[in-house]
Amino acid sequence: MDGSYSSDEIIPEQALAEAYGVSRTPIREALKQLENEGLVEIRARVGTFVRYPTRREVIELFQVKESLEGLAANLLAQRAPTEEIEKLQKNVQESFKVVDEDDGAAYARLVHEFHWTLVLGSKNQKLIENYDRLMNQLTYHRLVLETVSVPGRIKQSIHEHQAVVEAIIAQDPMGAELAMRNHVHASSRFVLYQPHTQTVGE
Amino acid sequence: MDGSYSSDEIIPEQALAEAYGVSRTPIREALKQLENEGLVEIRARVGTFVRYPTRREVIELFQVKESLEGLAANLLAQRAPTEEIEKLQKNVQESFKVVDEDDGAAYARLVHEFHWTLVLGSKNQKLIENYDRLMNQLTYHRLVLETVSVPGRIKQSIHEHQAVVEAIIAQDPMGAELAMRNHVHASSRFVLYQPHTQTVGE
DNA sequence: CTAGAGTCTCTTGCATGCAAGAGACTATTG
DNA sequence: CAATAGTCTCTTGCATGCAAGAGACTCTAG
Repeated sequence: MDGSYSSDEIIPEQALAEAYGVSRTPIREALKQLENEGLVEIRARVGTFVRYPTRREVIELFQVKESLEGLAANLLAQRAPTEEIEKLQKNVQESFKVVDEDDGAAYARLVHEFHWTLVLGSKNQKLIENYDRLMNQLTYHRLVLETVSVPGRIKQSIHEHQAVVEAIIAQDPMGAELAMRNHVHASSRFVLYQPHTQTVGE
Repeated sequence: MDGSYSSDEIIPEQALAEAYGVSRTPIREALKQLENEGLVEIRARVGTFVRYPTRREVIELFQVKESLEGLAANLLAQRAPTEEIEKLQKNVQESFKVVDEDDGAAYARLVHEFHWTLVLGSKNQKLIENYDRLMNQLTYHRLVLETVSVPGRIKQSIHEHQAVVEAIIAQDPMGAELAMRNHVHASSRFVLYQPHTQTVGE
């Protein structure tokens, strides 16, 4: 995930085993798990490779993301008022501030916090697990950093966040869900509009 | 999944290895994967056990199921007309027939076919993978068989299926999604209303 | 120079052996 | 009879060795 390996070079079990001071067995178990999550591809008797999602997969993942985050917003609105919601409010205020200061890194961090606060606030562990796996597959942090550069998108994005928070505070589950889905959908359009090097087309 | 092991007896790696004619290593990899999917629990140096979802987890899983199947219905409606939709239509007609004939087993099979046809028809591989994992965790077939015995539920359920199909045919994604979510929500209430031995309370 | 066959190396897949720890069982003591 | 300490067995965790296969490389022939 930190980019140590590119998709055309193999990840040798032996090297990882030596690096972590263990044998190949636990390394193999870990890689098998990563394969199961779709992050690496193990080709039998050839090697293990980093696997980047295709453009098609990114589209699919965003569709599922939209659905899951919509559910999370819905559930959180049902639980209103809670402390997570206060955190979201502060997050939106802070976001407006750092954008005025043109602090891209701080904004990326706040976006990350917003989405995770919302999902964790759903208090649905199964939803959280599914979301976590999904985000790992999206290698999301990379995409976010690419998107923040689109002019005008950031301010719009924060307003969308704000709309979500307002619906949650109003204890309007369906409104919150639709606002969140609208937001994810909009952000996915910007991510997919950008041509990037990592997510190669099918 | 076939009930060979109950939750209080260990699943010995050695026995499985001998049964399948392989060594413990590939058995361990498989069990590790099942643990990752939440189907078994591996307690270090104690043993591996079948893991049934708690009532709380069943509730959470149904919430996610509702969301994912809603998305599937939405996506399928966007693709209308397709052959999957014809299959759903025939499924509903067939369902009415077997219920009149009081054929519970055939109905359970048709329910299974309906939901999977819908999800597969979404043509979203990531959604399909998430749904598959989810259904494995629910050990769904067992729950379905328990629910068909609730009087009056079956006929109602088929009418809900019909409403979903009609919205899909009308190329109304949001209507299809809401109809599907309504159906899953209703069925979850019946499943959760029933006290069962497997899903122990938390 | 090019094409092809053969070999050789490096990879993962699996078998096996040993160690460590959890839990049950037993024996002993009050 | 009950409680406790000790041992013993059975489990998984991990290290290691070997085999099989994929792919690269080289050498030979045209």
